[in-house]
Amino acid sequence: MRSGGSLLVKKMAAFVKLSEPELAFMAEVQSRPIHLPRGRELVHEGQPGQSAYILQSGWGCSFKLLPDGGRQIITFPVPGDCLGLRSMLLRTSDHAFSALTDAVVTRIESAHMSKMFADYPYLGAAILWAMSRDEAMLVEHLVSVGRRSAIERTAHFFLELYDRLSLIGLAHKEHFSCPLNQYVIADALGLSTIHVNRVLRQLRDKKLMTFKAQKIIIHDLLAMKELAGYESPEAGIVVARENSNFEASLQQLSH
Amino acid sequence: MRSGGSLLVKKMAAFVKLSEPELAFMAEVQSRPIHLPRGRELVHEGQPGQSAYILQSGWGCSFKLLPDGGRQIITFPVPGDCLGLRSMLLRTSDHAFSALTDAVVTRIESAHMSKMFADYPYLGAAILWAMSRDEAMLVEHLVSVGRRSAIERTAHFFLELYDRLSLIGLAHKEHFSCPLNQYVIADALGLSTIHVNRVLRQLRDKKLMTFKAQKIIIHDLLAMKELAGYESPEAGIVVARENSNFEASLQQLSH
DNA sequence: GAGCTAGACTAACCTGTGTTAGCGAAACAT
DNA sequence: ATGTTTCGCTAACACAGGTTAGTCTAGCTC
Repeated sequence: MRSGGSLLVKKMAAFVKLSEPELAFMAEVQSRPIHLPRGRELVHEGQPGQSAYILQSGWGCSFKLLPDGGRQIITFPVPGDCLGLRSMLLRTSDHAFSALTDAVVTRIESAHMSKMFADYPYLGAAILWAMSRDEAMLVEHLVSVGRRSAIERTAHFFLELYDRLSLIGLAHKEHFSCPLNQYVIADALGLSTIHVNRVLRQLRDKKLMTFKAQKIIIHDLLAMKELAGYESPEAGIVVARENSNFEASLQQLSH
Repeated sequence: MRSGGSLLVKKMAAFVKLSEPELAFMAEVQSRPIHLPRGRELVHEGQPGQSAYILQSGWGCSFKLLPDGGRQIITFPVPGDCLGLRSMLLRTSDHAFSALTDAVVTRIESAHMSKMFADYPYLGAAILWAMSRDEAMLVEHLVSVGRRSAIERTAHFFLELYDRLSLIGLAHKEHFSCPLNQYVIADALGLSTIHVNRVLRQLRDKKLMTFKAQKIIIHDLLAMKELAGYESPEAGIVVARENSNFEASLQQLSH
């Protein structure tokens, strides 16, 4: 396994490269690895007094349950993603988190978190940036569910997943492994399982992508993006430590 | 009009009371009031180099447009809400903001924002808390659109609005004014205008609520909550400066 | 006061997606 | 090896919500 937090750091590197003391602090505040078997719920909805976690390996899902037994999956965290930042701030989890495969997480206590914001503002900004990025994904998810047809939504979902996995080196040449079944995809996209199946067949028939035996193959990336109205998140983001007021001032502060 | 940021501060007060220097800083970093006529777009999708804003009066909506001309409204900011925190962090706006009524905002430059996180960590935490609260609402919105029927979704939407307006003293006794039309409600809920109209009639027929002449009257709050599966956000949130590690340590740091 | 526009409202029809009810294959347990 | 479970897959039917095509009223403009 990779060393503690390296995937998160890799992700943050798209925002800015972290310094040695910052990296050391990140390594220091993380707990021993916590192993979660497939299906284990790490956090329950309504549970108070939350910490934040970093997902080191495996896949999970965060979701909310409805009184009628329905479930809406909010996001599928993959290695290098932060879990429960929001719950930590609100001091109560507004959603549940469950491991979809065997998984490993490290915990960060909220006390460490506040120290981080005070002593390593640059690192704090990187965390804020990660939060904002997650929120932007959440917004895209809302747009999908609210305004895109089932097939557009599904295509969009897999394109996003592809980009996220590429970022951490878990996708290669329009090809990645994906431990989701059609039930959880349905709960994420606001569709029925049956309709997810129909849509996946349509995507196969159109020679756009194939999902078989836990493997995704995207046959026609361009046509998929066209169909989904998908834009890569990187497109709009300017990465430059020097160019931004926010970072520039944080950099001054950290000396 | 109320003094700069007082509504935001009022909202934050649900999280914790701010000290004098913190309040002074908040007042100091805000720009002169910026007046926006109804319909004006303050921020465009994809626009780089964003600041954050505080909405002082009036209503707005933040939304994303789709290639096919569709629109998904993300949220309707009301007085005291922060705008564009995420866009500031990402340095590009992933959504547009438009004034639905004549409105007034104040701007906060990103440089001030970073100073705030460094010098007034407690204030920074309050902003983080506000961000988290908004994100939790976004999640509820996703649940609505993904898993609730049109009538449940609509009921949920107005209950949430009722709670948000109550918090800033803009709702009285199950009664509030609401400058939205059925078109924008449809774009927020992922429905067609026609169906919003049908659903509003159903809610009226069931004697649950009435929306007429820019006024909402909730006739049966309990039945509405029952129908929508609505829980007030305050329910889960424990407000205590002393009880939390996060705040306790931040408090130490600010001396 | 005649036109114009925005917005609420309705009816009739259509369709995308949900529901019910299965089958079959692979993986796992005993 | 024989149930049992899980998961992918399909067909037939039902319905929630979308689409098209209006009407009506209250303001606004000139």
